[in-house]
Amino acid sequence: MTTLSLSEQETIRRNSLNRLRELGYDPYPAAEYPVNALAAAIKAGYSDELKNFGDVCLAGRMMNQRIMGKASFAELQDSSGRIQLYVNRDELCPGEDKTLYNEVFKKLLDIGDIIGVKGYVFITQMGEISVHVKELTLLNKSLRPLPVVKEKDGVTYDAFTVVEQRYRMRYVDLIVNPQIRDVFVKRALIINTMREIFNENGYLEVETPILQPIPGGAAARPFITHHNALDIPLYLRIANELYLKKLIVGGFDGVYEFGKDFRNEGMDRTHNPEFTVLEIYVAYKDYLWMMKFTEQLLERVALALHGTTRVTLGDHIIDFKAPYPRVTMYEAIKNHTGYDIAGKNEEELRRICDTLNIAITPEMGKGKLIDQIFGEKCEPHFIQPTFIIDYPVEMSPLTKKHRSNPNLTERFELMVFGKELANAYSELNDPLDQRERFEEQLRLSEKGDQEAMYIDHDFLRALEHGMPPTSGMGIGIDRLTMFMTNNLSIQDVLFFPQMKPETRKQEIAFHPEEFSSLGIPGEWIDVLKKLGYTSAAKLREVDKYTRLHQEICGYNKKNKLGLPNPSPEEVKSWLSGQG
RNA sequence: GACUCAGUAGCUCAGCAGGUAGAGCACAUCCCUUUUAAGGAUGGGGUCCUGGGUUCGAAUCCCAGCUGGGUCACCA
Repeated sequence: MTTLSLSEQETIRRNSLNRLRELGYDPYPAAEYPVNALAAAIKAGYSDELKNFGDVCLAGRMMNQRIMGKASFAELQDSSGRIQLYVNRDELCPGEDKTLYNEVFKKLLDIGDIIGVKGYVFITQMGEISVHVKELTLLNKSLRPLPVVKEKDGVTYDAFTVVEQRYRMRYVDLIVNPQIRDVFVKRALIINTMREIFNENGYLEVETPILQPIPGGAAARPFITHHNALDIPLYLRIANELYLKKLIVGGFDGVYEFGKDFRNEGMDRTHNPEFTVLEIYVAYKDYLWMMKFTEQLLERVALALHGTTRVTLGDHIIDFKAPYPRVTMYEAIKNHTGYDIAGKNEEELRRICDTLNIAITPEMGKGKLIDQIFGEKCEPHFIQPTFIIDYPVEMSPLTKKHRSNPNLTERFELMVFGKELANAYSELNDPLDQRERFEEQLRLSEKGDQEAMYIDHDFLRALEHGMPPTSGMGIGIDRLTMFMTNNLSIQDVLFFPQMKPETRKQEIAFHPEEFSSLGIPGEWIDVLKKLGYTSAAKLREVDKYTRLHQEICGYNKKNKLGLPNPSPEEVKSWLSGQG
């Protein structure tokens, strides 16, 4: 195996690995390691009077090493945080053989190695709670150097910051940037809190298909795949809605699902092709009930995370304290544009859009036009949680018509920080009305709207069996996590955001014997390799031997190799293979 | 998709009227023998993103591409 493609530090670590094996230390031991303490618990609970933690065993990654002769300090980082280790040569190695300290600990261990230690807790002269190490075990040798991030008095030095690297190598990001871990701990807490509330109410957590023959429940462009055995196209779901409503038809009073949806659309700082959504459907409720439920849900999530309903987000403080103001869509548009769009037809709406300088396209129907006005002129204004209610029927093909106005639907979206956070309605359960709405979608599709919904005949059949009056609601979990953790980019709340595939430089096989058989001396083979002549075939592509001669002599000089230069004739003979 | 900024050592970055690639940390060797981001000394380490072009000479200037960030557009 050639190690030429490795960096110096990687080579050194591999050499250390081999040396450890020679000395009889298994760099990758199989046995369980009996951890009985965490760094954070020790730091929080140690008392110098009690001398507790007298026999601890902990494991983690060594993040720093300060060797001072026969006594050294190191930092151990486990899942809870960091703690200092004190390692003394004669205590680690009570007998004559000091190899474990002198060679293994001081030389063969590196930053990033995973070790286990046993010992007792004490406080150093500098006043730092530390573990006095009596036993040290290597649990995993790390072969790549870790970015070394240092921190003092809240100032971070040499941070690992390159965003691309952080997303592509999230494992490294998590090791060296501990605050990143918090975001994901909070993300889990958000989901757990919501689940707790749903379960308290007796709603059932369910799972519905991700692979769907018809991608329904939303207006979006799907990913398409193919099932070989059935020989049919299948779509990755864009929403859970229709399947969950079929379960309400089936007799459940409340069902919810945390699931991934997939949309084949643009990617930016607020959109990832796959994202997590919570959808919940509750029978015998309406959208008014759902508004109350939603505001209580969010209030409780904020309290669980922050102990307060007030959450910092960018330059704002968002207060999730219920209740939230309710503004109808028409009011919102009237307030922010001056136009009352109630009762306006498509042509009139187009003129309003033109006046307001809103970009529109011919295939946009009435619903899309109104959505466009709202999105452009109103949405950004709703920073504090606000329910926008009563959407035009054209925008909401799965929503029940408003009880007091047939042109509107019983729908709300919750706006926070100028963005949609939740979307809910009194679900349409009139199967004949639903059929007409689907047919209207079909007309939009024929007009060129690529996001118009497909007709789902099984869903219609289910509705024909009868669905109780139901309210449903969806929340984007990624977006909620962004809002609750003060991150403005979705990539910061996903462990592995979608990225373009990394192009790997391919490792080139190198066969020195190809060159020696041409009569090329060993010292020049290395030079040729460095210059990019990685095979005899590449060497044959050289048209002028004089050029190659100059190249290798130049390399010799530049790198001060001190080799006696070959004559041009010798180089010529290499190329002709006559050497 | 458009515009814009960036890509140099393991990490963070400097270098750019075109003239031998630099610093700090990390790494190695030695000294020190209880340190607090950093004890001291010495040293090794680079396809300056890739490919073309201009030039005697390109990390630097020009063109194209790749990757990423930002803004905008598109998008429940």
